[in-house]
Amino acid sequence: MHDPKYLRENTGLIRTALGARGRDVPWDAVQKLSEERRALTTQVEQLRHELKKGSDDVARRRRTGEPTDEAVEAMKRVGDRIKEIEGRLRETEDALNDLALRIPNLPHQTVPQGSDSTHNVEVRRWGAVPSFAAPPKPHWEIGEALGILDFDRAAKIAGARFALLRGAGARLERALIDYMLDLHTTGHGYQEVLPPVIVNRQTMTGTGQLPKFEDDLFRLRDEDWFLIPTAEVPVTNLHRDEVLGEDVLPLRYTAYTPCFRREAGSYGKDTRGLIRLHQFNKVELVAFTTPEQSYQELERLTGHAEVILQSLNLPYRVVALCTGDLGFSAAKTYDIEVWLPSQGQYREISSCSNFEAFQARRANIKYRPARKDAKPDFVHTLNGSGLAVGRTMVAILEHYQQPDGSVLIPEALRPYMGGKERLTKE
RNA sequence: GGAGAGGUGGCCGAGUGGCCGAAGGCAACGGUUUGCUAAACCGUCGUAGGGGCGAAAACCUCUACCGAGGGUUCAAAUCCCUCCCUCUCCGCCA
Repeated sequence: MHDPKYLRENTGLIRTALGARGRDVPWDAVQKLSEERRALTTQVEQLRHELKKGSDDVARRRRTGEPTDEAVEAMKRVGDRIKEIEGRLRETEDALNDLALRIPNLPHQTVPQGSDSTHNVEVRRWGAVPSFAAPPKPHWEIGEALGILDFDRAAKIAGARFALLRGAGARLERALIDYMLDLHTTGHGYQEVLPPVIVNRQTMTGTGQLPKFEDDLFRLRDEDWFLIPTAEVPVTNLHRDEVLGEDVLPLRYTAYTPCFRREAGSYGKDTRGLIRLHQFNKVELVAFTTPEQSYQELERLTGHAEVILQSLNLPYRVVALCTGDLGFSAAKTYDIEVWLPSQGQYREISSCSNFEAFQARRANIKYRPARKDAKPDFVHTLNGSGLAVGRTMVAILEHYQQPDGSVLIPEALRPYMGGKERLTKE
């Protein structure tokens, strides 16, 4: 959400800066409602002032024994008038609020211009793309042959886009979660949290999933509750309606959660395998910083996600999303893409974003600057996957596949696999 | 699920219709005192919106906010209703 005052006074500027990303926004209505709101607010406040004074006068008359009937009658009329204008004000505010919550964040100056993902800019590459003697198999073939992946039974239990892990596959998933959490807590200074994966509407609104993207979420039937699409949602909202001391910033959390996505509109994409599921596991990194620190923090946080891939020896590249590919709430995003041998291309395995004050304003998360005369200000929030666990499993299966059908376990994970060095048929 | 208690400023806590944005205390900040620390004393000490008023800050002023939303009343932290949350007891379940 944008600063309401800035939005009112600079509607045109925001509109221009958003370009194509703001084409759904009814800008004229935003402008009109903004101004209407201010006008009605002024009116109501003046009338309330009148009412206050009048009521004090009634009290004074009662004490001195003067007649009050006339003053009471007059204040009755003022009260009626206030109610009427308040009604209009509320309608205006509701309408404006609903629109304002659907305006995307402004891109940072360093975000490359572009209309879609083809204009994203590769920032760096790490690791060598491997070559295989025979064409590398896709992970689902490897996993099913080993007996560690079972999509048929997952479909029976739940439906399409679900997976069942078995034996060493289940263990590997758990090992990855443990490994990532350990690295981020012990190595990178994040505090681990294990949040609820069901959240309320206000929480979903705080991070920007609602009101615009309700169709992408699973919603519970009898309550106004939603399944989280990412740990970003509960973890960022940890500090909703709080004022943090500057001394606790930057605040860094890591969380493992399952994530749930309806994947509406992605029919036909990645229908096989673990790439795109309704339920998947992710280890998330979340940070709260001062406005001055947030871009430095974005680089750090992205680096923390990269370390996981490096330590697993999986080649990847980092891509800066262009203005047209940027998510709704983000001011700047780096995607980390891992090389998938069977597809012969880099695929997203992490997305690291700085939201600046966009989420903080929605969720009312502030900090009190150390400077004594400074007023509380909104923090900047950031988050990134560190990493998507299922997709890491995909990369491992494909990269470490052997001609005999077995899969080597990356050395870093072996302590988490009871010393096991290789996945073999179960 | 049943019965009861409660939600007030950063924290504790008073306040059952007007003089209450809210006593008092703690914490914090500035100062006096002090060899230093502590204590004592004085002062400051919420957030948001509108206006004065501009590029902005500061300042002044008005309005709102005592869990949320409605209602009663000339006037609501205070009375009524609904909802949310916390706590205690009972039941049930993991």
